Amino acid sequence: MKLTSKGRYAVMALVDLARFDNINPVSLRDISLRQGISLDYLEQIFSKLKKNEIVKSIRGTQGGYVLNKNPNDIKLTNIFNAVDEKVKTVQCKKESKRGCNGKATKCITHNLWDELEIHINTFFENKSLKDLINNNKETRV
Amino acid sequence: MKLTSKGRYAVMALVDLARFDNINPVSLRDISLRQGISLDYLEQIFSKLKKNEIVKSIRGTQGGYVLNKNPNDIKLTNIFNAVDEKVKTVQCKKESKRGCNGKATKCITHNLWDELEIHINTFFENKSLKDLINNNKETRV
DNA sequence: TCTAAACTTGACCATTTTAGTCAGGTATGT
DNA sequence: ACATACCTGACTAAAATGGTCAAGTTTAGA
Repeated sequence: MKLTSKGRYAVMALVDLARFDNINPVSLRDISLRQGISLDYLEQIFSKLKKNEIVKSIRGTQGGYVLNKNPNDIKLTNIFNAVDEKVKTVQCKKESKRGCNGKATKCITHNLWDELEIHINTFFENKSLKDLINNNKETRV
Repeated sequence: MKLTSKGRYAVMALVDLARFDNINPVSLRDISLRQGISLDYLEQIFSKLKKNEIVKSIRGTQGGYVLNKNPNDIKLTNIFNAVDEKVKTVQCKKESKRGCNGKATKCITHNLWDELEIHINTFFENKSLKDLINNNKETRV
């Protein structure tokens, strides 16, 4: 299971983007400065977000990125999937030598990981970018 | 956030242990054979489980490990904590240069990770070793 | 038209984590 | 005494992480 800085950065950047989106495209440079994330790293992340149609890019001067969907339709699942943060806990099935199938006992914990995965994914599927923006406005005072 | 094989192995081994526990101590060798986990690696894991008073050890011939608590009182949280699988997602606060405090925006996603952490921990706190054993018996046919 | 801002791509890399192995022990039941 | 099983710590190969670096292409605006 992976849930690391890359996913966190992606979310931070997208929330930032959503804030300033309405008027002009937002440049990665601005996001980099505001969020304290390396520009080069942001480029890698946004390249993936673009491939997954979460953002659109506008090239040239005054260019930048724009959300490609309504913030309400961008779920955390989409974001994490885009940047390869897989919420996959079960390492059974894949190889017949290890885990589930290799031994007679038949992976005791298989059901557990399935359940956990569903649990976490549900959380992510129910949280959209819009929720985060609202949440943040409330607590900013 | 970490949730890897070590934690999975720990759970597998403990469920295995709980099954045969009633009669004699269970040797790591047996668990190793049944679950297909390296003996040396199991020893590392059980060393931690012992420090955290989840299992007891009995040395010498016919020795092995025994659960130190009722399976109902061993929660997954306890197991994961014991083997250093920390379900910690927030990397803010720690350094003033990065994340939360470094930038003016004040880490936009802070609340999210807090919430997620609670969500996952709740899942783990409500699942005991006993649940797993029962669950497994049911599905074994 | 020239240029600078901004996206685009891909290679590279240091560090850390993971998932172990190896080599010695020490304790104890038979 | 000796085999079994726990105990301890050092070591390590491979992968993941969190980036950096270099060399572009595109396009708005002066």
